[in-house]
Amino acid sequence: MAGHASQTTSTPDTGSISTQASSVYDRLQTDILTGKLRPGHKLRLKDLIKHYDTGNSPLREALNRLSANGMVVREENRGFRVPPASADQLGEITRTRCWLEEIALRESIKNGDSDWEERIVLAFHWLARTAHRIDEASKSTSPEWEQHHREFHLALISACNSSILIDFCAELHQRAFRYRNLAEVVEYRDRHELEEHEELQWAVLRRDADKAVELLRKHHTVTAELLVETGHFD
Amino acid sequence: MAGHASQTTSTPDTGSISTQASSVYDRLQTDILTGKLRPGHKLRLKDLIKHYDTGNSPLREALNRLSANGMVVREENRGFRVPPASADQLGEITRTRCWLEEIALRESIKNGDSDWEERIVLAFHWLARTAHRIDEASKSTSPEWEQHHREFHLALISACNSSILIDFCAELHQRAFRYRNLAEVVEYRDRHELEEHEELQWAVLRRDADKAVELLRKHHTVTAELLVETGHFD
DNA sequence: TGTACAAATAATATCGAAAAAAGTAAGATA
DNA sequence: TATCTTACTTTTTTCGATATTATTTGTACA
Repeated sequence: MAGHASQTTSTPDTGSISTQASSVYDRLQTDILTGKLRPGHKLRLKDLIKHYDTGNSPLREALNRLSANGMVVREENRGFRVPPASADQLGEITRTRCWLEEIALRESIKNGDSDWEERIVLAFHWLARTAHRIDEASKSTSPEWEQHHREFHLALISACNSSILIDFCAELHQRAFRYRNLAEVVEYRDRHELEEHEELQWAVLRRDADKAVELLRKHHTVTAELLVETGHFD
Repeated sequence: MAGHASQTTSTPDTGSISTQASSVYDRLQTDILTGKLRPGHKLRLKDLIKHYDTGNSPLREALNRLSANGMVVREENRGFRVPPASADQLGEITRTRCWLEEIALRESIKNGDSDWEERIVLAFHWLARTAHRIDEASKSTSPEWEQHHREFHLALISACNSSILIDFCAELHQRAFRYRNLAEVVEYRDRHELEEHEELQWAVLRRDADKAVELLRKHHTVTAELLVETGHFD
């Protein structure tokens, strides 16, 4: 009698999707990161309300959260839009990412205990498993692969002793992820991503910080260059 | 009815008084950073609406923005509260700050042009000017001094070629600022902050990266240690 | 033809109240 | 006395509507 809202919570025991605002937040974020919502696109409240089937307030709260993270751009009295994209911006993201992850990785290699090593081994295991199941072409667009990829990179730096730094790196990873999707690169040429990650894993477990950092930098910069060459943003 | 000059804005050309949400955002942020709102304090919407004399929606938007930055803690269906504070957390902030500002400073010293140098000289000038006008005791609590202090530190790293990294540093500066206020340290003992900044300025302009980084690290860690010794958070 | 101004239109920001959820306290049962 | 249930209160979240602000369109005038 009380529950006329059926679509939201099918599993009511543990608050899976508790508030509407968070639900819209997640969906909006996904659509922006995957490139479904194109850079520069004007986010009209009316349209979004219809498309995400929600109310004014939750939508607005979601947009405000996203704007604080730079995931959408907010202009006072002028609404919201999807942030623009450019090769320059990708360059800045990549550069910053290399700096921050170098620190986080070196610190992790210095401080990491056996739990940390286990996390890395496991994360790589899942990455490899997923990569083998999925054909090369759709690898980059598979949400499953992307999640394992993300978790592998986070595992590497998870012993750096600064959750703040980890958060920053995660944010940069997200932004880079968006560019990967925007570029819509179909063929990954003769690049063997899994092997790159494997090499990286070994260097880290060997505690060879210099080698690991070198591999990580190359991993990021090569990806960025490939995207700039092949794809066109904005 | 068409008269655009109404009650709110006396200068209607550029939206000076932007939106109510932004106004509340600023005031809330100030009250949290200055310690007027204590760590762990429950932020009840009703009370805030009365205290800040605003409506439901703008307040809620402000809180959502703040929560995305970690400036307030959000728990689903359970409202908002001021983030807790601890010596550990301050340690993490300080550690991370040293890492990030080292990079940003080294890059700035490497790339900085004459404009960058000018920005530093000017920023220090204002810092010194303000410091001399204000008595030592109230220095740390003066909003004016704090602004110049902030701008000086940002000027140092402003040529690092990554606005993202600058934003991260600014966020860390804010968080550290909160701890300075929470500790309520009255006497700054025999510490001469202005001289520390001056030394730092010279090292940077001399392009002595190693020395500059050393001074910066010391600046941050000494401050943090002083706060942990003297003040008690939570 | 171009510019300034004013009304019309569209979009955003805000308000007040209803709905949903969480928290609290009293009463029943063992 | 301890624990569980149930009704009640507080608080958060959401909706529908209104007020405010920006943008576009149309019209008079130079």
